[in-house]
Amino acid sequence: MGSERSEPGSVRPGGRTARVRAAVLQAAGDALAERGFAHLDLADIARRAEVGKTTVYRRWGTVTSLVADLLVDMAEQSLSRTETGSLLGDLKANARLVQRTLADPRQGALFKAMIAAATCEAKTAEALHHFYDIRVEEWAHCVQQAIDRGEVPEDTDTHEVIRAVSAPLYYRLLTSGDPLDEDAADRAAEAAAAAARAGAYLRSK
Amino acid sequence: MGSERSEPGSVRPGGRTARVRAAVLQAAGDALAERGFAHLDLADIARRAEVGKTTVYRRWGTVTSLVADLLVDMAEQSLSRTETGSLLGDLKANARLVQRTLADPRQGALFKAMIAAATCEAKTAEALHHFYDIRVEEWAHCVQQAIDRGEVPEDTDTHEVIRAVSAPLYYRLLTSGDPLDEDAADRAAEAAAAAARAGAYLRSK
DNA sequence: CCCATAACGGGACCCCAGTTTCGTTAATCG
DNA sequence: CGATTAACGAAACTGGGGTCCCGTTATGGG
Repeated sequence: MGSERSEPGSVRPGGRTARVRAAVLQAAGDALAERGFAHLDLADIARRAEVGKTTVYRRWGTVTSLVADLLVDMAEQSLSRTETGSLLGDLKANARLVQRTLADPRQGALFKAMIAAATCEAKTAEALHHFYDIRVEEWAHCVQQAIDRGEVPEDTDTHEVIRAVSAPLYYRLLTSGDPLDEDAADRAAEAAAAAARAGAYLRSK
Repeated sequence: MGSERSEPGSVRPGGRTARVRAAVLQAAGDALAERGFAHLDLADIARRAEVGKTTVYRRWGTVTSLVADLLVDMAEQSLSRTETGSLLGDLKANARLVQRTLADPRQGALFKAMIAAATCEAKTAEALHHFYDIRVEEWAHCVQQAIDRGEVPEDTDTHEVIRAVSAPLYYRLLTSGDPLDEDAADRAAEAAAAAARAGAYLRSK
């Protein structure tokens, strides 16, 4: 009495428990990608993962919190970052990476579904924000290098430049039916670079 | 036999039927805004609209197709467009309009929910795309005027410039917890204007 | 003004997502 | 290696979201 009930998997996270988590997250990603966020039930995920339905309900409970866990998992696996020596080159590399990810049928659907899930619950939204914070943070360095090289003004908000590259690609993914091609990626990078050089992303208003 | 079953409301769209549609769409907007897209059932909407549950299921059937209809309804009501005489001024006006809409608790939640719904079904996605096509088309004129004034290069893709203004605002709404303030709107407008002047949105690749 | 019928609405029904129960398996510690 | 118990999983159960049936209302045409 009075003792806090800890989350399942926190006391014995090894062996079987870890295997179950991996299988369920894998199945959740598959289901999310091919069926979409709306018509998705945990029973189906349990079936795919060859795991007891009870287990899924006990450990995650709702679709949104399962997606939140999936996001935590994805945030942990970092992607490599290329360096080309110029701001435009680096931003293009970033834009191409984002574009390829979103254009891929499975990954694209997965990201759409995760964004949808994040609009439905605060916890999931937080996980999504954290995911993007990490990605943005990683790439912000290349903007800092551009500042050091004198390519862009001194107190440019480095994070904001990186976000400016992704924004049009996500906007197109969500609000238009047009395909996400390499031209779109290059245009996003060029626009962000041009705006950054012109001082549109200065920290001081 | 062989006769097509027509959608309810298409043969007798007047009087009661129109009243029911209006009440249901109103209720759907309210429910979407305050409860979110995920935990939303048509029975609850019927209750709010003081309409028979059967009616809602017969005419719309699923949450996503109800959202699609809501989008058609919203696309019909056009918003006024200001003209300031300069590209930056017009883009700022547009950015502020989008920012105020998304920052408003009810409207913001509604837009999030509609985007989420659009990721779940093709029909709804189409309705959403159409909605934005109309909005973008309306504001594209002010970019054309900027071209005529010689502010931006000749074959600038006018629609793309307008989308570039909205993109960062939507991106922030969905992927970050930061508030959508006027600074964000101004920055979006300035970035788009700077990139447009620099020729980042030329039609010819 | 009146008729044919499109569309609405109440209520019974049913299926399955989500819960509860309890027995089984295997992770961790000594 | 053996005891303890966290975590899993099969099966029975339940409640509410979604469907069906059929009577009622009121629209639009003649």
